[in-house]
Amino acid sequence: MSVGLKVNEVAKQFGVNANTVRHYVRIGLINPPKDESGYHRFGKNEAQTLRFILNARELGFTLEDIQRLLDDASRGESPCPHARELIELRLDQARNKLASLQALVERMEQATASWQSIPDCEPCGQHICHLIEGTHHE
Amino acid sequence: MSVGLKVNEVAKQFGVNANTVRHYVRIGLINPPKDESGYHRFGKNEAQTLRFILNARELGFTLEDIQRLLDDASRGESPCPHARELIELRLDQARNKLASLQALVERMEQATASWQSIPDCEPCGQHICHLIEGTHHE
DNA sequence: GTTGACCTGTGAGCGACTCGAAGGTTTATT
DNA sequence: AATAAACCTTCGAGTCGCTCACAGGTCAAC
Repeated sequence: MSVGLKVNEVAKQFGVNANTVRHYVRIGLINPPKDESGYHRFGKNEAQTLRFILNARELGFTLEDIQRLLDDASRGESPCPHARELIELRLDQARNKLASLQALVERMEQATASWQSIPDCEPCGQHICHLIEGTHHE
Repeated sequence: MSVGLKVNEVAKQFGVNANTVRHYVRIGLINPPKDESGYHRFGKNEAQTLRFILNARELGFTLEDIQRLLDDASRGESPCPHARELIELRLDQARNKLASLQALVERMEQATASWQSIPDCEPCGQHICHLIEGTHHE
C-alpha cells in the first residue's frame, strides 16, 4: 500500500499551486501524516479533504467556514446545517460586493468616456488633476 | 489666519473615518504640518489633497496610484497621462473581478436553489458534505 | 486638580494566498 | 564517493486598505 502523494504531486493532480496546499496544511485544514523523512503524504482521506476544500472554495465559503464544516464532520456531525447557514451569509456578502463593484465599473467607464474629450491639464495650482477632480459622481 | 483643522474635524467634514485620514498621513499621501503641540493641522492644501484622494479612490485608483499622481503634481508635471494609463489598467482589473464575482454569485445561487430539495446528510464516511461535494460546476 | 475628550505614533489583525530564505532529502550524474 | 539538481521542510514577511488597540501626551471644563 502506497504512502501517498507528496505536496507537489497532489497539487499537480488537483491543478492548484503547491503553496496553496501548504497554506491549507499550515492553517490546519488538512493534516497529512509525515513519512520517515518528514515529508507530508497525501493519502485517500487527505485527497478527499483537499477536493472538498476546493469545491467549497468554489462556492464562496471562506477558509474559516470550511474549517468549521470539516470540524463538524470530524466530530461526527452533519455539516449540512452550517453549510446552508454559511452560504446564505456569503451569498449576501457576495451580492453586496457585486453591486458595489458594478457601481465602481460604471463610474470608471463614465469617467474614461468623458475624459476622451478633455485635454491633459497643465499644473496650475488650482487643482491636482482636473480629470479626477472634475469627475462628479453622486 | 487659522492653523487648520485637526484630524477628527477634517475627517468629519469629509465624512470619513479619522483612522482613514491617519492612515493616509502615515503612508505619506498627505503631509499636514504639526502645530506647537504636535497635532496635525489640515489647511487648504491638505484639505484639497484629501478631497483629491477620496475622489480618486471613488474612481478605483489604488493608494499607490494616487501617490504617483500626487508625486507628478508636486514635481510640477501633469498627472493626467498617468491617470489615463492607470484607470485603464484598474478598469480592466475591475471588469475581470466583476466577471469572476458574477460567476461566483451564479454558482452560489444555483447551489442554494438545488439544495432546497436535498435533505441534510448524515455522516457516512463516504463524503464530508454531499451538498457541497454534489454540487458540480464546470 | 481631576475628569473626560481629544490627540499622537506604533503595532497588529483582517483573507487567502504568495514569495523568499535557510536548510534537510533524494536522485542523477560524474 | 562526491556533488549538483531538484525536490522537500518550516517560518517569516509581504500583499491591500483600512481598522482597532495600546500607551501616553494635550487641553477645556468644572
